[in-house]
Amino acid sequence: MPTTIKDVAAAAGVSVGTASKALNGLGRMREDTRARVLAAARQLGFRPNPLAQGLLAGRTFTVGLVSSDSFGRFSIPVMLGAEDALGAGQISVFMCDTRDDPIRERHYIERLLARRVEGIIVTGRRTEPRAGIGQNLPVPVVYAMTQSVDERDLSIIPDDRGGGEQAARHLLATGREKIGHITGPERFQAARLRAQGLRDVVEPAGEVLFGEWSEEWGRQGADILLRAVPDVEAIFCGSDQIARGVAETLRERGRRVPDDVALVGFDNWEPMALACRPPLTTIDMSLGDIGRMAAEHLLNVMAGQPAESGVRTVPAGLVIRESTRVAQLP
Amino acid sequence: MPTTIKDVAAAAGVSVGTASKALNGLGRMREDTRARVLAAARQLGFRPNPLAQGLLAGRTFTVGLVSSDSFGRFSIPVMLGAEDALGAGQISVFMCDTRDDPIRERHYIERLLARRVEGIIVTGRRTEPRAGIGQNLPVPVVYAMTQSVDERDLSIIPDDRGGGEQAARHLLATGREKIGHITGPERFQAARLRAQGLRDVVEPAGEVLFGEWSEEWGRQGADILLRAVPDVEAIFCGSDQIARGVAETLRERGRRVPDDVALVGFDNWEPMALACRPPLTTIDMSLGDIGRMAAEHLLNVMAGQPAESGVRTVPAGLVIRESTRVAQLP
DNA sequence: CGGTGATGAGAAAACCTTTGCTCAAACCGT
DNA sequence: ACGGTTTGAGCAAAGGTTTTCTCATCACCG
Repeated sequence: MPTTIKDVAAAAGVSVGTASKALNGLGRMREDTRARVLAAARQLGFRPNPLAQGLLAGRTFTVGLVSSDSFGRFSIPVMLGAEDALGAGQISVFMCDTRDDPIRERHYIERLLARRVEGIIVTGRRTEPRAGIGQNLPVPVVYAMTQSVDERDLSIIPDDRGGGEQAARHLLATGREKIGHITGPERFQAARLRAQGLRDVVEPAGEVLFGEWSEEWGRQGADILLRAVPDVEAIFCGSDQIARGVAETLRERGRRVPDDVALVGFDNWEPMALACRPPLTTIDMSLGDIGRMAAEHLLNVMAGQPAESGVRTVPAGLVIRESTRVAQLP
Repeated sequence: MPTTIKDVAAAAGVSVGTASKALNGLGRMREDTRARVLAAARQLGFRPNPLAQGLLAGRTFTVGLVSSDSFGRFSIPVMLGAEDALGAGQISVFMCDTRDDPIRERHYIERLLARRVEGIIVTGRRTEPRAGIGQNLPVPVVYAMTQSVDERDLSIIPDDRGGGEQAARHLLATGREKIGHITGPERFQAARLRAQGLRDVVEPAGEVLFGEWSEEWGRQGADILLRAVPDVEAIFCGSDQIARGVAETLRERGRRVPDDVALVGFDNWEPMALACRPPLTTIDMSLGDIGRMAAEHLLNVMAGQPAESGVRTVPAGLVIRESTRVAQLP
């Protein structure tokens, strides 16, 4: 059995109340009494029981993290950012994965509430709006890298539109003006917003090609685009995977990257972006920042500030690699 | 404030003790009394406070999961498997990421112990042996997808050698006998064991090529191997990334996969294996099973069984795709 | 009618920690 | 020397739940 404060008090020859005060630096007592208690605690390896502390304080210093993404490629960095911010505040994180199943989700939420978590972060695979986990929950909730359809909730998502803009600006700045766009399914808000960001800056060359989030589609899409716009100077892709497919087709068709056609991806998924030939310039969604921001909001509400609501976007970053190198002068 | 059992008791007009018994189906009482309590509990949305329950029972129903991998590609599936097994037992999981920093790790272990977790799972990026987190901890510890150098600890890792064997057998069974091997750095136990598994079944064609865990190395390695063994019939790769690089070089050199050269990868990392041209036959390390097994061991020890020690391997699986299709008859 | 047993429900202790209150002793000033 | 103040430390309650023990009531039997 772990040592309790009672053991410490007995070893130091004081009452438990005094021991508690000594350990917490409270109350007034002689220095040697305090020292005696501290020494006893150290020697016995005393650790206060957080259950008892939590019971008394009505707090648990825990939050729940619910992922509908099996903690995949997108929610992991979010989770790490959140854990970062929370861990610094001595808050521990309960992890749940819903496997995208509403029943499981409900179940986990119940479990978290039963455990008296002080807040819940919901993360997802993509930023698509989803049904919220409910209003009137006894704790604050924040959606990170996913978006609640209920606008009373707070959702923190990447700035897809701004990311599209940045990609376009970078391509313009490096001297490319005929810019094609190959991206994921149009039903995804992220795909639409990225395309919109591009359009905000420059009229795309040819149709915007909506398809799948896959390399295979990147290969196909590149062929379609090359046929429609043979003199295309750059291609902005909706994901790094698509970009890789595009890069392959370009190489096979004898177009050099970046000399003939420049390429920008999206996600900064390093195993993809770095293995691409050439390494891929891409947009980084700052997922860690999203997680951190979600956690900070939770901490603020837990500290008594009013809950916010609506949708917040986190600026994306541009990661420059070979695929947009400025063409060599002849 | 959440409703307590006291509220329920008051609403039902009984004492808290009676209410507790009614809710837990214990003690003897009139049916209508029990019904009255249950109704009151339901109506008030009563949830027992797990802190109070845990305090009394001396249990917390939590375990800690410590990753030195930033919860990357390998430790995530392990984690999901573990959560699966634990969640079924009403155990919740505290998540910590050490960023591979021993100081942080120490810190997190302390925190978990202070929270009175009932067990700890340590996961890692690769199965390389690492220093344990310490003996004489007050709770059972199990290493999953990583290996403690201390053989008093229990480590659960994939069967790299068996995976190598399976790859080799599959290639032999599909009619390939000249089998080359391109893999990661020799300093990795995983790389050595996979090569050993291959050798257990068939003498490799040419040198075993140790290099990096990257596509780039796969491309280079393939060129080296083709020069050394021009009539190679199959290549077993130490990772799916390497295999992808190999596939690219083969295509560029005019060797068809699988007709001229068959290809087997390792990891079953789906974004890689599926995007490969052609889709990659590969070895799946059953990471989920590793996590599940680790969790089950923890549950057993928590239930009073003696702790085991040593290294356990979990059988790998063969996932068959296009890259090893049997060559068409002429 | 007195005694016995069964039945139903309450009282209280226990888990561990924190904290406000009380109390005794020592010390100060007049 | 005495009243008042400061200092040091203990007591006890609180937090929510479970569990053991006790007690009261009632029916039944002799």
